[in-house]
Amino acid sequence: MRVIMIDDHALFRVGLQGLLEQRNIEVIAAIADGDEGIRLAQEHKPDVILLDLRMPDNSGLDILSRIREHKIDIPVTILTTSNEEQDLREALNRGAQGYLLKDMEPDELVGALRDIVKGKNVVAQNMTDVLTRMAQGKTAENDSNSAFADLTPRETEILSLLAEGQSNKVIARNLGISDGTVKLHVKAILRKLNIHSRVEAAVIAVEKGLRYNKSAT
Amino acid sequence: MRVIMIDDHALFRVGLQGLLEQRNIEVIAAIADGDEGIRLAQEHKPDVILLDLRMPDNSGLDILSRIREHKIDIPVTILTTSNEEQDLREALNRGAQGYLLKDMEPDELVGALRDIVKGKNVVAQNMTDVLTRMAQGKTAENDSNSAFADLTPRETEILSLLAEGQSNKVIARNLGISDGTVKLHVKAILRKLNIHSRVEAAVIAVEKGLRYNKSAT
DNA sequence: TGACAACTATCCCATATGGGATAGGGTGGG
DNA sequence: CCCACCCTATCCCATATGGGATAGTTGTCA
Repeated sequence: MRVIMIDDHALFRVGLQGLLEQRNIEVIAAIADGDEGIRLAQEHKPDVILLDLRMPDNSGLDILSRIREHKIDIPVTILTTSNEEQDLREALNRGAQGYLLKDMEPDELVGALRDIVKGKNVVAQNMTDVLTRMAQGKTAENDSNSAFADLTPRETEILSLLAEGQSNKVIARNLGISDGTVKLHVKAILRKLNIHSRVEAAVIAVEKGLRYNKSAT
Repeated sequence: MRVIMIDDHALFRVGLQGLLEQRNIEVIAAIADGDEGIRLAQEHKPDVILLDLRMPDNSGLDILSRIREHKIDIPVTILTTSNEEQDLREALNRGAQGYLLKDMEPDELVGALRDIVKGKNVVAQNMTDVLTRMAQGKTAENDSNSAFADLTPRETEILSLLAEGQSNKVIARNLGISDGTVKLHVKAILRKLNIHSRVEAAVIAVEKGLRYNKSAT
């Protein structure tokens, strides 16, 4: 494996370089200048680029953006001390494959680098808390019940069946009531959620994590 | 630290229990029955609940949902062998604080549990690849979404609009085509997904993380 | 060039859905 | 006791949806 390291701390560069080379990783360059790093990356095509975030003139994030602008198809991993959510978010948005912390164990770091070279995304264990919240923010608000607060128990039950794709008639059969009654409940649901179709109701139910309680007895 | 373990593999339960107890973690219960586990959790208020995903009668996900329905405010961590993206996604959506893999080192596991008890979310290092993609909101285009594999680009586009709750007529207007054509596409979608209503299509789209690419092909 | 897939559009028809209105029975609180 | 709320049920009606069929145009690939 061949890497380029961009970091403004000379001491850190030397230390890490030795550490990587002990583990049979070739360090093509270990420098502080981001633009020079980009040039070297284009020239030497390393397997991965290690990038510090906090640097005096150029932020690591800017360098990351420029790497991507140059359409350099080499994985980049951030290697920093920052455990700020915003940094992680920005790094991933700008196309980093890895976000590693400088207090990792050397062998962990090397393992992470190997995974990244294999095409995986790797984020430091200490950041999974933040990452998890990010993932939940993008996919589903799990706090749920607020949106359904006004729904009666029966309406909630019918909404969950509706969200399985069941028609009014099927819901009626499952609950042992007339389909006309189900229709009425559905209309109440639409009114309370301020929407106009069962599809929207189903999507909201799924996104909010409403789950079918098949306590049908 | 006091934990309850719900797992259908007796051998695994015993092994893990011994392992945890060696490390000063009290295992209040180590059982296969999810409902009994919920009851014990209500009674003994452990610091964390360990939950297997793949179990014969009750899926671990169902148990997780029921724990949340009971408003039991105890962190739950999934402890499984599954590295499936869908499992991780569902677990987080249903409110799991942790997603750990059974091949973790014991000390890693214990460390993760301590973090979870402290209120952090922890996801196994091996899953950060998937988690990263989730955080970036990808999930759909990247892994070529098996379920949508046979949909044409136009059909995929229409499905994403459908999943926003739009009617055929609105979709038609948005795409600048006739509503009859939209109907035809929707029918093709239903046929290919082997379902019979647009509600099911919308739910599948949302659950699979299909996001509207308004990049217009 | 010819085959093929995709996108477009149209027709018919049965059923489902959404909106509106009304009303009896049950339950719980003031 | 009466009121409010929930669950049940029914009626009407306009529109949307799902299923089936046919067909012209375009672009691509063999």
